[in-house]
Amino acid sequence: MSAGPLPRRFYDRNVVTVARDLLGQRLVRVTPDGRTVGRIVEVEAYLPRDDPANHAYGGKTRRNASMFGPPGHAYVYAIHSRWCLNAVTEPAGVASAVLIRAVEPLAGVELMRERRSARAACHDGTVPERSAQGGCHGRAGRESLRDLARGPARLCEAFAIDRALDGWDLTRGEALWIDDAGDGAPPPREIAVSRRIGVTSAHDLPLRFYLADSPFVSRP
DNA sequence: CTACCGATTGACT
DNA sequence: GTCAATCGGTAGA
Repeated sequence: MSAGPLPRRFYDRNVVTVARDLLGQRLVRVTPDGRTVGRIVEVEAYLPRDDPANHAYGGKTRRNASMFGPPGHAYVYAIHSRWCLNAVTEPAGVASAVLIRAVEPLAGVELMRERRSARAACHDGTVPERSAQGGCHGRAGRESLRDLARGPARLCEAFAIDRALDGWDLTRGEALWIDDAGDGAPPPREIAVSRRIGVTSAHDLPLRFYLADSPFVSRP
């Protein structure tokens, strides 16, 4: 059951609080191709101050501008030719965000599979046979349910999220938003905490949160 | 314009 | 655990 898009006031709170509360909520994406839904099982918090791993640490730039805007908007950035989705938190001007790292596919699974396998077509339209050694990791067979959205960039591929959605208002309930799962939020004892993955600074901070017994997290 | 870096992923030891 | 592919963002000449 869904109680509708999470409201602005949900995001307008401490980033760590929002991160924990996002676990169990439903990420929804609607395009002309159809609708995909996933249960959020893994997130990371990026603090507005004293956090060198935060893209906004060095100040506002063109890339991180969304993080300096009002809460409840998307911050989508590129890394290694892939996209990652954040939800902006705390009041406008306070640059903090929650990285959505993994979701459990709930609806639109075949659409997710199509989008994931489409990477075989490569960015320039090269046919899969020719791109096999060209750096485009084509996926020929059916990808397992567990792998479809396990990881921030995999998730964005399965949900057709890219730069066009940077700055998108997640509270409107159109195209891309996060539904309040109502009773879907797990009790705190099911939430595990760890260091953030992949960051090269501030790697000791316990800012990664995930559902301890979910097989859909990027790693335990 | 060039040079460098990385909140990733997939393959491999 | 290690390693590199690959390209947008960023800083600097």
